[in-house]
Amino acid sequence: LVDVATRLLDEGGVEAVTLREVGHLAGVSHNAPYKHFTNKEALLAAIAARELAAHAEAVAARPALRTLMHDYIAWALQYPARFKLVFGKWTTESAELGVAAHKAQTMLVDIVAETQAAGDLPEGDPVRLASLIRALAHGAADLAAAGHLAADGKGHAGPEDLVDDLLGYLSSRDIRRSASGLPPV
Amino acid sequence: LVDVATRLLDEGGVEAVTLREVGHLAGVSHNAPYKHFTNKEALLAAIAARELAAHAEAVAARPALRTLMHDYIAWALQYPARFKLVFGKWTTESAELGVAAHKAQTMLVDIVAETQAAGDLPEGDPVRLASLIRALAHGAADLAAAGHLAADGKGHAGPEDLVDDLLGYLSSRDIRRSASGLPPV
DNA sequence: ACCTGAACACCGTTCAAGT
DNA sequence: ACCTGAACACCGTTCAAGT
Repeated sequence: LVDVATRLLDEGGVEAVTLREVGHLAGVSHNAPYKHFTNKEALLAAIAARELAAHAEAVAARPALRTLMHDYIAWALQYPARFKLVFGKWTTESAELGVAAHKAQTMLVDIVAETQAAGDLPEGDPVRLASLIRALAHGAADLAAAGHLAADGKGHAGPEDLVDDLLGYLSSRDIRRSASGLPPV
Repeated sequence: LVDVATRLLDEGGVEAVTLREVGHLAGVSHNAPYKHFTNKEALLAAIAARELAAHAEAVAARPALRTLMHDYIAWALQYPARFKLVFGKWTTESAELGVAAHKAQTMLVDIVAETQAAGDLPEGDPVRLASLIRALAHGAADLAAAGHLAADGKGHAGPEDLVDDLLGYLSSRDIRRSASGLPPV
């Protein structure tokens, strides 16, 4: 089943999920999964689809933008293998994955637009601003998961801090006025 | 040699670089590499170390911050497998990799500090600001390489655009004054 | 010192059968 | 419809030898 594959993924990364071990832990033979999934990649895609659906559900709850990004980072650090699977390159062109990703992205844009309307983000194309925020959260989470963040030790800035820094810069009243074409106060 | 392994890496990703094929293309047996590298991972680490050294050299040339980030993204998109290798999780604790990464990071901080001094970035801890900019460039490049950027089609913002957006926000005169504690003009 | 061939344990995948 | 066992081609790695 997908459950045991997810467990193997969390425990030992993507290279630990082998069809033989999946079958063994599920109590079937090593090639029984082929009757349910055409491929090993199809099984991994099923994990990614389920995870992405949960992610879309979290976005649909319309949390605050900062909360959403923090939750995203916490999830990436707790389940780095799932994170890499969901937001890495998809080798299987699953329509299920595509629509789930599109839905999550659309709802994120809505949240960004609402935050703009509340005056906490500069004006401008919400799609583009959502991409900027998402790219930062993704990069900070990926670098942190790989251990490449703040190796200096002095800055000791975690990925959540970087998200807060960005949102802080973007929410300053001056930059909002500047971006809107109005003169700064 | 490392050259043929790099070629295999670029052509078919990390899963295409097999010691048997490396040996064959190098004209030796499939386990001759074990006399030069303890592991397959050690061979991959050698590729990463060479690539990271080139990266550090590019930073040492002290290009403009925007130029450096654009070059970084262009490199990530042209050689995505190298990018994943260098900035992914290191399974081999190579001291060579560690010092090269530390050097590159330190020099990036210097460039950021110079850009701050020139008045094109807000004041504050340059280490932290460098992390922010690097995280965004990394996330934008990684999402773009995976095909997860601007799937909407409307925003059509490439990773370079996101870097420009961030630097643009950060270089606005208002936010600089705001961050420095001075009143906006 | 450097290389080779055989061998081992492990994969994903396929296929001929079984119920 | 779903599962099994054997088999194939491919790995990384080890080892006893060779020069």
